[in-house]
Amino acid sequence: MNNEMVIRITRYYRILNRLRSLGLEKVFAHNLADAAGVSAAIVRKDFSLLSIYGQKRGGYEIPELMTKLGSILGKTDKLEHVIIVGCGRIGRALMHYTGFEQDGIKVVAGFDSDPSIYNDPNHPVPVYPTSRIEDVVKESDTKVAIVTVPETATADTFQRLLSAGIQGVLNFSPITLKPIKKADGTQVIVHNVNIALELEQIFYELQSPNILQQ
Amino acid sequence: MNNEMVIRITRYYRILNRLRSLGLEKVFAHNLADAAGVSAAIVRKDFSLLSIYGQKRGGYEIPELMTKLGSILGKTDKLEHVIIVGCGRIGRALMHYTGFEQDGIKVVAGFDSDPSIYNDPNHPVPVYPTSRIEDVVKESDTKVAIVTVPETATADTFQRLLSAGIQGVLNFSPITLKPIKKADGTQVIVHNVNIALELEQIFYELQSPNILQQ
DNA sequence: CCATTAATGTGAATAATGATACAATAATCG
DNA sequence: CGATTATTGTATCATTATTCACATTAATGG
Repeated sequence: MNNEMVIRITRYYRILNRLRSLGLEKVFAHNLADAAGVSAAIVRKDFSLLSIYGQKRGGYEIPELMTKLGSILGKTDKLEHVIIVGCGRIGRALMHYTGFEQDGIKVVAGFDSDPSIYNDPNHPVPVYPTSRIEDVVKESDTKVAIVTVPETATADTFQRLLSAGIQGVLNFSPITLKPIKKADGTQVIVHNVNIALELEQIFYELQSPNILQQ
Repeated sequence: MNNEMVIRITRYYRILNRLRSLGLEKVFAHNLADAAGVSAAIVRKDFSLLSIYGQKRGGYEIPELMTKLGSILGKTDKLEHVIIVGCGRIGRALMHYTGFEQDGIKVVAGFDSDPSIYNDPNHPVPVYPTSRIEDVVKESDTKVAIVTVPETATADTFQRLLSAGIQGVLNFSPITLKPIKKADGTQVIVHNVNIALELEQIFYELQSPNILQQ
């Protein structure tokens, strides 16, 4: 299963979750396609490749589909743990974000190098000095970190996270981090989210003549 | 020039900007490749397709390269305007973000439906009630909006932005917005950034056996 | 000034992706 | 119960993106 497909499957899963909570029991490929912003053919193809079959002319049963997709995505009942490194405005906004829970994600702690931030008791999750990353990560069994530190601190932060045993990073800094193969042969997963870059792309697409969007 | 390539070119441009500010004058394809997280072959291919040529064994001259890439990306001296719709924690964090300016982006206003937010004078940019989107957009000549409203308000907000004449949207809500062809034939550009989805993907990749990342 | 090295530039091969078309099947309706 | 319609499932095709391989050029060093 390739990367694009993981994104689509995750999207399908979230959409199904919402449809189910509206009381729906069945769904057609083209419904999912519309909601996920892809073609119906690709939805059917995805399911076909995953050996998921619906009923001819009857679509797919939502609960069954969710079970299968969930098992492919490795969904469990327990919440996945993440830490947030860098408790500036963006980091703190994410700490307060209540939407993670419905997607099975829990922010277990924040970290910052500034004492006025980690000594401030008014955070929705515990905030520690960055020196404590390693022990909190181990204690809380956390594998994934969100990085919201300033650009200049990004490289150091990444190194620190690697030595603390973090295996996945969602990086919001404008420095592009790269997946690194660790000494033990495992690869660290890195996703970079660059907001200014997204905006620049949008401006480019607006200004450019050929629109081949989605 | 396709989508992926726009992303890469924009990345190259930002990296060059940083290298230049460190005093560098030349750059090799593999340097750019490393910093952008791609292969050197693709950097050379990109430049080749854009008719950008370096010196054999000498690499590329940074100022010249930036001029060319800048003109391809439509970079100008004046700042590109964006508005932020939804001034919750994430919206406000973006309003305070100082990194946009160095990428030629300026947040001209925020909007919220909650009077206690738009009546609060302590924002780094003016914040108005959502009813004023249309006139502020027109007055300030803004084409792009960042959407940071709650999930339930997303669809309405999108409609309102379209009627206000917005042409590009960066959507942070978990509802996937789709590019819509408007009555006048132009297409609205939409980019969706879904933080929970990114995390879910990371968890999937960690759990899945085959690592084919980047 | 020749041999070696380090880079660029690009055609061809390969791989990945998505679209198309249509057969297969089930439901519906007269 | 036959005709029609709606939908799935997939084989094939077309396109795009990426890597590979290597010719080309320039610099370096003995």
